[in-house]
Amino acid sequence: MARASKRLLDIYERMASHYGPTHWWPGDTPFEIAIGAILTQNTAWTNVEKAIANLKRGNLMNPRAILEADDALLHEVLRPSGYFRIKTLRVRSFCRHLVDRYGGSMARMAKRPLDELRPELLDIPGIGPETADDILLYACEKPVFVVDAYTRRMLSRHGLVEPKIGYEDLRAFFERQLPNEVHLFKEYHGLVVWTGKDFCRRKPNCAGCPLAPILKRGQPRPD
DNA sequence: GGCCAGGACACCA
DNA sequence: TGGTGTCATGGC
Repeated sequence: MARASKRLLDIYERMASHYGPTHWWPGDTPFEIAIGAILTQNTAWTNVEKAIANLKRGNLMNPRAILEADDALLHEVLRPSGYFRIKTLRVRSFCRHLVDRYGGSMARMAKRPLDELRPELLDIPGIGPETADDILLYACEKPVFVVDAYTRRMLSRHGLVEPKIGYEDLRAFFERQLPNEVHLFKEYHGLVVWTGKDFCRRKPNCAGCPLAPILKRGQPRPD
């Protein structure tokens, strides 16, 4: 087995034995997962939860209801998640596509092959690489590895990749080195998020981090 | 009271 | 192609 592949699986095992199953992503339905993926762009999940609760309370957690709601209502509902004007546009553009192309059905969308669906999602305004891959992996069960800020930080700290590696290169790195399994990709990303939140955010050291024992000697902790 | 969060996009050199 | 500004709320 290649060295990088072994290292990635070692990192996974350490996080998994520390936390157990994460059952990531939080969300009751594929549609809710997709909306959460858009709302969490550059935003703390605690703020996203409030907006999602607002959507449910207002019976707006379905694509047609969102398309029919007026801007003022969506602004109020999405306000807690920040960037509420731009997120109103982005949530709508996703719903517009879902309704026009798949009759509003996430299940129907998920039947499309990955190599056709990914470029299609990336073509929707407001859906970038990470958001598209969140939707593909967690809402559509496609074997895509999700890269985020925590992933880049973690791997560059461990000396596995350059800190400025691009999104697609880092995604390809994971997908090349790991077995192509949806369950593994889901859990790996969930564990990265949990580890990142617990140990990599606003903390001067990594005390208690399940990955601390394998940090390269002399590797700077904060970036 | 300041800093920052699981990004995406427009604009500019 | 790479760097920078913008979008906004809420927790720490």
